[in-house]
Amino acid sequence: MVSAAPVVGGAAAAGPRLGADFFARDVAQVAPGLIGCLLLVDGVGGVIVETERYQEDDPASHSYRGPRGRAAVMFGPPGHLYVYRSYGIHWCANLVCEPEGRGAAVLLRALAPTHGLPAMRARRRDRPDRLLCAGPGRLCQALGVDGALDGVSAVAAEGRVALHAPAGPVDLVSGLRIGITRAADRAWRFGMRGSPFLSRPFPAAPE
DNA sequence: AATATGATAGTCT
DNA sequence: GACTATCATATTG
Repeated sequence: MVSAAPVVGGAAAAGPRLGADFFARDVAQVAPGLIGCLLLVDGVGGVIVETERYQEDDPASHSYRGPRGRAAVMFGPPGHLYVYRSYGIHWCANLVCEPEGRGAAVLLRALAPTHGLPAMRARRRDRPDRLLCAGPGRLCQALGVDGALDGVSAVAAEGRVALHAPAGPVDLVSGLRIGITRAADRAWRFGMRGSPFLSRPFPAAPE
């Protein structure tokens, strides 16, 4: 028995679950396409408001040097998580894209928190709600994402992780990626226009 | 508001 | 030995 879609933060809640076919496409489509989707880990999460695109011919991508070491997961099945440690301290979560054998993924950079706020506040030590998931490291801390989820499917019928399509249209913006030095001129960062939960605002003027 | 710095570990040169 | 898809805190203007 399915009741009417609940309303969260003024926005209608999620559409159907995303499947492997969603992620098997060109990462150029998936990275902006994830904006507005609902991400849940163990029932805790929110609406994706910021992503970045990484691919095999991209010097800034971990997959640039081939399917070796931790980057091997990026060449695995689409719709799985690639979780790695950043700067020795933080976890960062990606969703693997394109057919198996290709090394592409989307970095999850920020969420608008909607589900399980108390759990997120506890993990984030009572920081302001605006900063619960505003950044790749913060997002993983709030959702309890760590190395145990590396290589795990986000599209399997049963599992800890699920994604749902947006309920309505999404107002997209794009800009330069953040925190990298190589291939820094590619406008492969995507966001939901005007969201207060971005890790950093998108410049008003085109770059 | 902008800039500096330390924490800390895996991967690369 | 250097660098990194980061964050929190401290310092300066």
